[in-house]
Amino acid sequence: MKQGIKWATIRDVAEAAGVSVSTASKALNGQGKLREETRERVAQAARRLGFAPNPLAQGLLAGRSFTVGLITTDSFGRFSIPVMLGAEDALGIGEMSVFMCDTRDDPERERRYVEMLAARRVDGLIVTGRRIEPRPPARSRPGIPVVYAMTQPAGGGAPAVLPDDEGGARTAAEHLLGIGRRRIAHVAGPERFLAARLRARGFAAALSAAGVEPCGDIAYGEWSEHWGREAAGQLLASRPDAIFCGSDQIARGVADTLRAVGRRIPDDVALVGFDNWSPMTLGALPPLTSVDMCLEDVGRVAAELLLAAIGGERDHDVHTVPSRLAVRESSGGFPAAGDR
Amino acid sequence: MKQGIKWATIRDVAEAAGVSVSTASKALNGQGKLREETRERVAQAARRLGFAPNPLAQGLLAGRSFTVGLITTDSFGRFSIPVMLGAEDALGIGEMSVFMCDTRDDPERERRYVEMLAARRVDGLIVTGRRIEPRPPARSRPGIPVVYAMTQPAGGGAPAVLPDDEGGARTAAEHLLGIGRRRIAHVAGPERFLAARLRARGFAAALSAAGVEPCGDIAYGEWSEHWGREAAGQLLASRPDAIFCGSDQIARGVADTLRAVGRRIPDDVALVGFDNWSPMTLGALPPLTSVDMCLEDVGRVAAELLLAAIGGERDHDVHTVPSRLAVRESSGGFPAAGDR
DNA sequence: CTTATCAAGGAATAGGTTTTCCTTAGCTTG
DNA sequence: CAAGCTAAGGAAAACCTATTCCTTGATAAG
Repeated sequence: MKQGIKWATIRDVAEAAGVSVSTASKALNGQGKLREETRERVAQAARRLGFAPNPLAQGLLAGRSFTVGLITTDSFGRFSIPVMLGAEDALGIGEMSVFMCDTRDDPERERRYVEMLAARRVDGLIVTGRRIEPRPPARSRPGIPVVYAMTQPAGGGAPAVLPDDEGGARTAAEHLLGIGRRRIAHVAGPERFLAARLRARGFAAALSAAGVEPCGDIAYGEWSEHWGREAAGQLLASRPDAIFCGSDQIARGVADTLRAVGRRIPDDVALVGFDNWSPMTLGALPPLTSVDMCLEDVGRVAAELLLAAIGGERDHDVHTVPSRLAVRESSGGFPAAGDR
Repeated sequence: MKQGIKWATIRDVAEAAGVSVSTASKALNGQGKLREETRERVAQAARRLGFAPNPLAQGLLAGRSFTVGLITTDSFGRFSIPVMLGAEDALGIGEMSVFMCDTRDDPERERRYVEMLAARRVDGLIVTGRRIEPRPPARSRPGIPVVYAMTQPAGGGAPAVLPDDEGGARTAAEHLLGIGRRRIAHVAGPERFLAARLRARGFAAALSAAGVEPCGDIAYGEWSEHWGREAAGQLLASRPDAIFCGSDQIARGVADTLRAVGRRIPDDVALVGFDNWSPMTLGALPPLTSVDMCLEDVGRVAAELLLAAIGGERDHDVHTVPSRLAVRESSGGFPAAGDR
């Protein structure tokens, strides 16, 4: 059962370099007082033998494992993935490794994963999900720092990093105002989602700040294309010259209906979506202006917070990562750089 | 720096149970000859102290870590994700943990990841990607088993698990034949992709087996909606009554054009896509019949193969996982179960 | 000349677990 | 009663590294 690969140990290196184990260790880690020539000799031996320190031994000694657990409730879906990539990025290749755990929204699975990760002595946990709503906190062993990304723990007690739904919506609305539209409608997602309400609030705030009345009531519904098609049909009577949608999928549905009744985008109606999900925005006709929540930044910030927490800093705040607007033809912009 | 959580060690358990460390170990692992009463006493002490064996120490001793590395070249995109989930599933929560590594298609990153994973003493590697094309083999330390999923190593030498592009396409074509269509066209992806060529081949084979001529030449292009719209325009002259598309995105483009010129789906033209990517298939108007490559199964099989390889079995074959057809309204089916 | 200082490197220990080998006492068998 | 066996459990080694403390010369200071 014991695997057959024979690794060079530091003992082998020491022997090859004609020094003691402790000297070899010091040479490789830049510690202690050694002659430069000795260091070099050890380094050469290490290189020659392909030596790499055994992280299990290092971890055993250090009392930590230089790993973090990344838990998603979301089956690594559209929202967790960018978060995850950003986090992985910030954690670096050599430094911290990432254990991947997908709870499939099952509390029992989550419990077992958290326990397993604790047993593996992870240095910290990142919990991410699909919804920014407060969720029951992950019950990890006390002492293991946890950071939430794209979600937040009910009752606080741990730092959380959220996208700026409200700010993103405000930016979108300001953009539409900026290109001269005054009859702007908002087709929103389901009202039970905090994200949908925040986006609606940002939208309303921007219009109100400009002294512009929204075109019609805010229409809450679903996140789907189907809802977009339906809502657009209802909206047509009020003759909007711009529609801000709560998601790219909604926006695609809206575009479908507009095209079907002969309204041109963006000339008659400018359109802005939310999520900047490229399969949706780039495939749309015309390509869709959309709010990008910069989820990779969310992940990156979460990872940085986690590293800080592992380093001993205390922080229980909710952090917000600014969104940005990717302007494309559906609101009169040129093709965004980087799109193909 | 040393983390502050104090874990119960087996020494603590032994002390609490009034036995030696070795006895405690044997009791917990069901080894050796011990009185049942002693075993129970140790187990109780362990439970009371919340003892969990330190995997670092276990791994150090066993020379393996009970972890596997999952490498994707694909930023965990649409194709790697399901593969990954299937693999994670097969590896189980308690048994094997998964290190997540995203190379972003950068060979240098891949090299560093593989090295890091080897240093961490992973028991095996799963390499996955976005394209089924043969790729340069991952240069891992000899002795660490590797399984490829959704891709294959040039020159073989390691097992690979691939979706059945050809079979899936055949099934799709047979379905269209089965609902009585005879003028069936195929809008394919880029010819440089092996997957596109295999799908075209499966399509042609099914028609030929039924003695039906394809409607027009196979149109290679891109995977995009844009290409679908364009190709459909060119195709209209030959008046197809069914179109099989190389991807769901292509199919949506095709549907756009068909709708624009007043052809009804599926009454005038039946439509089948490929990938069964729900945001595309379910949002489409009407919902899109599509070939599902069962990528979770690909991942699952890959993980099972890896476990077998870790257990010492040798296997260098290419395995194919059957696809299945999700029938929806675009080819006259009823809404598929499980769709919402 | 003696003592303190310093450079260079070695010995030992800790970290937690599993496994192999050893010890002890009680029992059986002849 | 002696010899051998068994049940039950203990001692120690092994896994590999980093660190703390110690040793050994040599040199500088007094």
